[in-house]
Amino acid sequence: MNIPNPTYHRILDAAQDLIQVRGFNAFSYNDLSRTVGIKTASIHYYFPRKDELGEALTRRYREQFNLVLTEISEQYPDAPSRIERYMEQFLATLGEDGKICLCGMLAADYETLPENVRTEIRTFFTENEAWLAAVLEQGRAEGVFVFETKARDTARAFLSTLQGAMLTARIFDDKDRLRVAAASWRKAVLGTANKVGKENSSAT
Amino acid sequence: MNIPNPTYHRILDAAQDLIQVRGFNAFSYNDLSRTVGIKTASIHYYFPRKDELGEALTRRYREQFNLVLTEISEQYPDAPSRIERYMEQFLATLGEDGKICLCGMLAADYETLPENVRTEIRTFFTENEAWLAAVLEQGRAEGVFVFETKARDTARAFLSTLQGAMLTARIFDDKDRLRVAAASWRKAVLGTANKVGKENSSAT
DNA sequence: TTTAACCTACCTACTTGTAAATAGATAATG
DNA sequence: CATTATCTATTTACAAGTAGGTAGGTTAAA
Repeated sequence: MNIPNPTYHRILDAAQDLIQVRGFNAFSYNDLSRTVGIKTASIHYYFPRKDELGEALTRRYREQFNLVLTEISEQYPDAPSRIERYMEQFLATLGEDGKICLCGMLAADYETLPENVRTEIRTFFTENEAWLAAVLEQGRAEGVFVFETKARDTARAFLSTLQGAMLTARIFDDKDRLRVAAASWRKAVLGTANKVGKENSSAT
Repeated sequence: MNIPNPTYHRILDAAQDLIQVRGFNAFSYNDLSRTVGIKTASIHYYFPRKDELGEALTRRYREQFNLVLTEISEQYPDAPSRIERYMEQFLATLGEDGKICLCGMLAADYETLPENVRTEIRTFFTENEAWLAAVLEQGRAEGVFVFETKARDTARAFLSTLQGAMLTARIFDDKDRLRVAAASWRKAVLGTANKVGKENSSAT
């Protein structure tokens, strides 16, 4: 199997969709079989065991997410825009029906997952927190953000807010809950210097 | 079956433990059977279908949580202490090995759940948000909290932060992540008027 | 003619759920 | 008081479906 094999990625795509909606323990090779259009045995050909699928998927997600982070850093020089775009990335996920962040979902399933998948999930959070902390620190240096705690801790709190808000936004079928949580956070945690900009509230 | 039947509640207790750790789709009547010490058929005697178990459990959790909220309101008159105690309630849950908030977990499983359970979960969040909003508003009126957004939105954002922080605190096996996320809010959202007190940071 | 990609057929274990039987306690009746 | 009936909690036995996974075969292209 050469790695850019289309089927390989179609399986991962299908698995990602299912997990982001239903979680790791509520989808089966049978589900994949139907959406991808090949038999379950063929899926085992690519991913012999379910946890190998989980590992490959989480790694791909993490790597793709890092690409997005790099892209944001390249396209948006100022810290507030970077935070704004970061939030919108999650908002876009929420836009796809009933989906939340893959790693947010897997964080909930964490105790049932094999160690190789767990490691990937932790890495996802660590990397995201590091990127966010850097942006927050940048904003503080530029005088545009004001917060007292360590940038690392503020970054963690912000990511937690987004992950939690995705959950509640979904159960209330109200994307504004994510937007508003992020806005609430900016106004408060990122303090006085509120130059975040045009307040795109296409509210409910 | 008279309702305060001990077995009835032992089943709910076991189910709650399992769900808070593993989620709704990763536990079975067989698991319950082993921990409660009766056969699966006997569990069906109390809860004919799994979603009836889910509904009864979520309702009980919600009602017990409301009792705690009332108790906090009775024992702590000032808003900052109430917020503090509220946070500590989640911290206590996290203290029980690998557990997160039942309704936080079920929010992740939401798309796979029957409507009767979904309704209970939404009610849990609505009730908690209302209680928090009232406390925040109280604090603002007393001049001890400072925040710009609507109390309702701030309450939602805060609860999202706690739920999200429980997830990350668990995967990193670091309860301080929850403490610190909450502290981040206090310092900022609860703004300038930072009289919350002794800063219990038994940090990592 | 080897090999990548896929299939059929199958296995074992586990899932939720039902039906019928049973043991023990409680109550009713002669 | 002895017996009969009733009720509650539980069991055994089983059904029907699904889970993850394996063995071995087919096909088409390099």
